[in-house]
Amino acid sequence: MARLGMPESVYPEIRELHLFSEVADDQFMTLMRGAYVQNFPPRIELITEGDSSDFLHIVLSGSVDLFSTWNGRETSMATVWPVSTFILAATIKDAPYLMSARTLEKSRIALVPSQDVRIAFDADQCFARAIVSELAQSYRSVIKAQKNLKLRSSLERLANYLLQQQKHSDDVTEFDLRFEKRRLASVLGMTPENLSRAFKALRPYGVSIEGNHIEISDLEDLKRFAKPDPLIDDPET
Amino acid sequence: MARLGMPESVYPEIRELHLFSEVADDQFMTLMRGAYVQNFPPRIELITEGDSSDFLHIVLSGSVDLFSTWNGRETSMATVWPVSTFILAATIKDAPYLMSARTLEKSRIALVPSQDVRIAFDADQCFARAIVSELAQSYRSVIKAQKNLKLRSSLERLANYLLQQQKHSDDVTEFDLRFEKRRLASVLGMTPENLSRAFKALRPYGVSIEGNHIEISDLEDLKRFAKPDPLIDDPET
DNA sequence: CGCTATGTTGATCCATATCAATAAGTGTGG
DNA sequence: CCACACTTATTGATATGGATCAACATAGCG
Repeated sequence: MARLGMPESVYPEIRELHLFSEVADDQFMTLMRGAYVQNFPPRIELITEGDSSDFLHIVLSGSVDLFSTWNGRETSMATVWPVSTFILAATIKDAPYLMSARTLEKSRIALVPSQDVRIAFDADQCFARAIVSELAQSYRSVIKAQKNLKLRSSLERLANYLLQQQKHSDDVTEFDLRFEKRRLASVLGMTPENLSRAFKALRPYGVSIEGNHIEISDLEDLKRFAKPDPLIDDPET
Repeated sequence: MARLGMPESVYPEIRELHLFSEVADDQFMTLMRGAYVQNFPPRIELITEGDSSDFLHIVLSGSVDLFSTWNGRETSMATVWPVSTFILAATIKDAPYLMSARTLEKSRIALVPSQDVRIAFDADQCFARAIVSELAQSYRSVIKAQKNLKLRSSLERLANYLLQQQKHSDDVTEFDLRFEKRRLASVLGMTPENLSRAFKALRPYGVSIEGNHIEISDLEDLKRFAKPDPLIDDPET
């Protein structure tokens, strides 16, 4: 968990994020100079819900699980892949985190002091615009997630999840699950046991699974069952 | 459904919204001149999910139900009370609405062309800052709603809803439900039948209901069951 | 006053959670 | 490199939260 200043080598990848791509050079440098990079082993809790938001986090490599707890229960809310930021809203509002975060694997995380972000936001119109765009995007993502939860059964959620993953893969018919089933179950709002059975229940629609390798023999058949909807499933819209 | 230009009499109430309070005078006047006000009867569908976002909506009086549908099912996502805006994220991103909206009662709605909002956003830093704050707030609200859905049973959601409502009322022990049970059920993610039974199930914790009038005899007892959490239930945090 | 939508209650069904046992990985230290 | 421990995945049995269906009561409204 070595703590380093921000090496210049990571500037370009951060610069490529929509959030920073249009920021004025001097603002960007100021932000980067105040920031630093840390390497974390797997399963390290980076932040805890309720804590005050001291840093905007940027995942440079690895992956991060955002989760929440209540009354002894826990649920996965989202997964953050490189290169993207998380807990922007808390940073902006200077409010406590609503979610906890832990590394899923060995990960490199950039930490930008929240105060610097708020200062840059006031100073740079382009940055402000980028933040608005990012927040609006995030908001819409959560609304879609909520529609998914309230309007669909767990089997329907799984079917649509598989269709969505398939879209991102090169191959039309097969791909690998991006994370362990235990977490997938939590993300989809079900128990691991129920997920296991849900995979079997999708067999009549041409879904077969072995380990974390998925094969979809008849995409149209699965679609007829899943009824994917861009207003729930498409990340872009 | 009379269609009028924006009467100057409503400027002050709109001006008081966080979203507009800091906007420069000339920007504000430009926004208002392009806007207009409509009076709607109850149960009129104002916007439909999937449509393009031509106007930012502001509820001046009455109330509006935001809901979504999929595969013949429908669910209430949120309720908008005066004076506040809705579908800001779609307006900003110039993306299709993710939710539909209908009036619950006779309502006055101000409509500000989305393009004007986007122009004002670019021209006025204060407005941009206000939009960011509003979006961050909205984002956090939906995250809380999602935690509520994924971490709690329907009975627990109802109990916490009642505690939240009680906070807003003057009286410690009794208050009226703010909308019909049918919708409350949908908001809480359950059926009307289940809600009916849930109210009864809360009787052992001192909750009694008659019509839409609620009495809570022992707040502490109910709290012990509901386990309210500021990171789920408080609108402010 | 009667119509229509809402709310309640009961009976039943279904989806999903829980509990338990086993199997299969996965990583660790000897 | 293997044995052990520990976590994850699967499967079966069962329990339960919540939905559905149906009947009836009730309340608002034209």
